[in-house]
Amino acid sequence: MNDAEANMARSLSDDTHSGFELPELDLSDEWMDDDLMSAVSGMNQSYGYQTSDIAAALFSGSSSSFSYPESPSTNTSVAATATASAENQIKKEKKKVKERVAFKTRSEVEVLDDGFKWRKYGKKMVKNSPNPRNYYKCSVDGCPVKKRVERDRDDPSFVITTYEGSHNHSSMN
DNA sequence: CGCGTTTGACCCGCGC
DNA sequence: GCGCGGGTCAAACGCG
Repeated sequence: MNDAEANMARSLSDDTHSGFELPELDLSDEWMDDDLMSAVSGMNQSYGYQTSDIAAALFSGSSSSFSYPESPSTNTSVAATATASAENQIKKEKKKVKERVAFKTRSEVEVLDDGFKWRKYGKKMVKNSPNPRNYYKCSVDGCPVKKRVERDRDDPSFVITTYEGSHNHSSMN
């Protein structure tokens, strides 16, 4: 754990936190894709993104799958990393499929504050990557939202944040 | 004193 | 039936 990162994350969150308001959650229980892998890499080169933008894009444009502008280094096979079995199954029905949104962000900090409180509940080492995978969960009561943060294998500067589920509370309240 | 973080163990599903 | 991979829980600790 680096103080620099924590400090940075803190200031970032604090900054973003001020005057930050989440749009109404328009997430539908039905998800268009099963193993949908939306990725926002617009800040790939801009680097001047705002955390709120990510959250906004996530919560309001969740239905709209963000397409990859380009995959310079890696294809970001996040979903594939989950399990080979899942791939084998290849769910075709959009039933109890959880919303899975993957964000590939260029950031030094893994835990980008999107306006919610996250509690880390686990860490796992990925074979495919020398970097550990962190598991976060929303601290809000009754919030089934989980977050998975992992660093890119090829570009450690990139962070892959995978959100799962939708918040039941409008905000942290 | 409350809570978020940490780390190892445990559990589940599936592949062999 | 056992092993592997991934995911989750839980007790302890440190910090605010």
